[in-house]
Amino acid sequence: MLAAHPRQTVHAKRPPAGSASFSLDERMAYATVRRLLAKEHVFCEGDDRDHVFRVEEGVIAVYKTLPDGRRQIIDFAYPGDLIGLGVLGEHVLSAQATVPSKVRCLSASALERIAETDAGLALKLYKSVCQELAATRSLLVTVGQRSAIERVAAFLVALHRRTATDGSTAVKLAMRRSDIADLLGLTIETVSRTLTKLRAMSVIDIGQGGTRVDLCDLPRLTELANE
Amino acid sequence: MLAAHPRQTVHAKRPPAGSASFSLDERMAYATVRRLLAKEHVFCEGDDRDHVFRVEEGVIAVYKTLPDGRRQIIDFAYPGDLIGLGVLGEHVLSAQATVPSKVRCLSASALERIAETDAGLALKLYKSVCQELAATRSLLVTVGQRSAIERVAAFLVALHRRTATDGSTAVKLAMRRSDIADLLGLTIETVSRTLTKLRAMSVIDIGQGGTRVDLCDLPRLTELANE
DNA sequence: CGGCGTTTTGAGATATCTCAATGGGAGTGG
DNA sequence: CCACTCCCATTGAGATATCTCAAAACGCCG
Repeated sequence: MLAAHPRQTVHAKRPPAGSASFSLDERMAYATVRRLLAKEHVFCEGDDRDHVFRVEEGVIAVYKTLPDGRRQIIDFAYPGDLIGLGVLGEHVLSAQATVPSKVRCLSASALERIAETDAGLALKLYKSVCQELAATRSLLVTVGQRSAIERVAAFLVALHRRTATDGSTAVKLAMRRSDIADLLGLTIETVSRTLTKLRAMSVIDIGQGGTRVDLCDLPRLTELANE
Repeated sequence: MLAAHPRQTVHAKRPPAGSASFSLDERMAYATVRRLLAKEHVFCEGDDRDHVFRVEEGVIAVYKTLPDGRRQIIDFAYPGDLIGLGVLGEHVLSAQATVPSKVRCLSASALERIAETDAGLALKLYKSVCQELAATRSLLVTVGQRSAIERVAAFLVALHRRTATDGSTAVKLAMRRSDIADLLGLTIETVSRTLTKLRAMSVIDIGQGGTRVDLCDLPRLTELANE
């Protein structure tokens, strides 16, 4: 399960010496950026956890695989999201770009070292993990309790909340059906059938080769999601 | 969904003035203890989040309900676990004792105030939330990808890891079948059937009116759980 | 234009759910 | 001390949502 990591990195300006007093955001400006092709891994289960990443462009699927190959996507990380936080030792999850993406690499050890003395940064990391926890819980409820149509509706609504630009009702599905299936605990076929069912109900409209979805009837879709 | 909270509290020694410099553990010693009957709530969705609780005795089920009553248990909290962390504003989850229990009540605002200046405490809270995140992810994988028998096996193995005293292979199910069902995204009947199936396979043995399970063949059970 | 990866659609198989009845244990009151 | 009740767990039989396997359609890139 260990993938090669061709590191097409781009080095930005080096941070000045004594940078330990810089804030997280300030440090970001000096971090290394890494470009990823679709399906390329940011890290794999078992890798040493030496970096934390911030998504700059694209979408990163964070997932866990069972020994027999089944896979559960834990989260899709969008620009601005941090991944690789909240783990000690080696990675227990893998992270893979679903479309060409860019991530900013931050040294985990440096981050930790600073957090030990900088309560502000520690609190920032804390809140970031809390947000992640809330999102994971929400997904757990979806996967554990909802029907296929409710799961897909909930996914679309959540995606809209996270990525909607101003008042647009459209969302871009920047991942394959198999990724959505592995997030929702369904099969590809069920996801596909459910999307066409929603279209038949005139709740959504599908365009651009299935990658763009217009949530025509967002209120009804939200209702279908059961909250 | 707002339950009455008969607060049968026991006040311990008051903390000395200027307690802001005390550690989390030291503060615990001065906190209020609350006794709970089986099914009594620690807090409900929508309640103000003014306390964080540490379980002292018993088991607390942390859960979320959908509008139509379906319920997903997020976690069973055992003695030593903190609940109510990582939330801002009001509670989005409910917490209920599955058996008679005791919790220690800690002021959330005091904790936050201290964490702002005390990096050590902030880091402690951070690690606690990280642990919770890891547990929730693991449950998500179970619920999203595993079959009924795998889910029940995984639940028993996890319970054993968490509560096993020395080399004992027995675990106590300190909750009803409906609680296990709502944790695993199954029905009561499926949980029951699966347990009897595991017994028929001689992987477990059930005693004491179904509340005590002996994991006779722990290796095989672990294998059945798929990791 | 051909080939490849992906999505959609179909039809049959099945794991789990639903509904319903039975059984067991703990507590209560006669 | 027994009978009664209540709650929970178990078991059964039939219903169904989702999965599996298979084929066809689509879109993209060389």
